[in-house]
Amino acid sequence: MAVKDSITERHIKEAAKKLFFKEGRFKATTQEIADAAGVNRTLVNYYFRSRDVLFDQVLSDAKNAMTDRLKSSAGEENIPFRLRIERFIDVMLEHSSAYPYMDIYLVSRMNDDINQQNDVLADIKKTDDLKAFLKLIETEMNKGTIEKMPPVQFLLNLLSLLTYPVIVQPLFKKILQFSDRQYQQMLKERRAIILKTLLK
Amino acid sequence: MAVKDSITERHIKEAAKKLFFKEGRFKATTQEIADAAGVNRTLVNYYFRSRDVLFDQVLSDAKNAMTDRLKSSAGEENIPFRLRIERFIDVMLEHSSAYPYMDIYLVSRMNDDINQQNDVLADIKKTDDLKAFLKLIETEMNKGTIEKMPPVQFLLNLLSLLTYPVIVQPLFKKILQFSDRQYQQMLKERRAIILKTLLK
DNA sequence: CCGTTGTTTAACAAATTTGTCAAACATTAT
DNA sequence: ATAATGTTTGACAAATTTGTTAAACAACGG
Repeated sequence: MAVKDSITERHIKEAAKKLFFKEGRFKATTQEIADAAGVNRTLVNYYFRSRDVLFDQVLSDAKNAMTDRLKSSAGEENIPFRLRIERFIDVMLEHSSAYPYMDIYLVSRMNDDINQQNDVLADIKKTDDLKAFLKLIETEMNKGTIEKMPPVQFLLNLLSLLTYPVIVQPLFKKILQFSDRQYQQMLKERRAIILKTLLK
Repeated sequence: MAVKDSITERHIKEAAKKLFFKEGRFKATTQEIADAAGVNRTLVNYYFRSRDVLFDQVLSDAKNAMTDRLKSSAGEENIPFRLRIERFIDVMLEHSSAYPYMDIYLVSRMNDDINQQNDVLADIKKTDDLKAFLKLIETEMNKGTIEKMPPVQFLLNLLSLLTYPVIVQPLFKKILQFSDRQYQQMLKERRAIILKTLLK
């Protein structure tokens, strides 16, 4: 039956992604993943042979999602810069509400593998889209639309403002004594805040 | 000899902190910690009785460092807002270069302990200093020095811009094809960038 | 020198997590 | 109905990580 992956195989992988990317449970065991998928643990071995194979597939998916996201910074040539940023923000916000811990998962994997023997990100690269985006940012700076700085700094500003508050949600909910609802509301309001902060 | 903790005890705890906070190796085993400390593994049990006790002490230290850092947002009443922010940024930058992964470690611990039975942050609270800082931010907004928004948003902006680029360093070094030196240089330049971004 | 105390070590035991295998089960085609 | 194929399960084995213990070692005061 060639490569037709079964339902349970997908269930297992989805469960792993949920635990890793959505719940930030980086130490989840195969047992916990199997439980989350509602299947017998040995099926993980049946479908993936080993824990590491599963984890590497999850990692691969994360890398693809990451490059896709960065690609989404591209778009039709002729739309205004502000609109373009808005769309990028929307893509990012949607993503980080679905998979808030994906970035950190990647970082965590890179850190775990001491001495970079495995080269977790071997096949990730600075896509042309990203380069184009940086170029575009530079153009806007020259136009005076946004503050002048190295384009990479603008990109990092953007990603920081988008991602960090989602990552530290459990921590800052406590520190600020916010309820779930309050924090979610606050995150929603950030779309406008980020625009105001970066594109005054 | 009461509570005079021995040198090796400190070595072990420092090694754990180094692995967790500095290297982001959240899955480090007691063996790896002992190795990093240059001591026999069973000494972890001798001094801390169990792995979890050590980890909880490390956690406790992280919580204290966190509240201390937030306290450092306070300061003499009569210095200009900009200077105050500058000092806060310097404190944060220094901290995050020493312990870049501390925030995430806290978040990670909170996520690991499913259903919040342990209440990892039981003893952390919104300090008066933090409240005062938020109030100060609001005052500045009314003065027109900074963009109007909920003060918490300004705080999150600040912390995001400071912390995220450090956290994702291994990831973005790859994506942007930066060398160590280049990335470090870029981080250094962020002090001015952040000020420019938040306090136009 | 001896005894006391605290530290370190290796060998072992226990616990946890992962992997294997054969048998049971289900589905479909013949 | 039965053979063939793929799926699921439980029992077991292996591997990894953590915890315990007794003995060796070191330092110090009497």
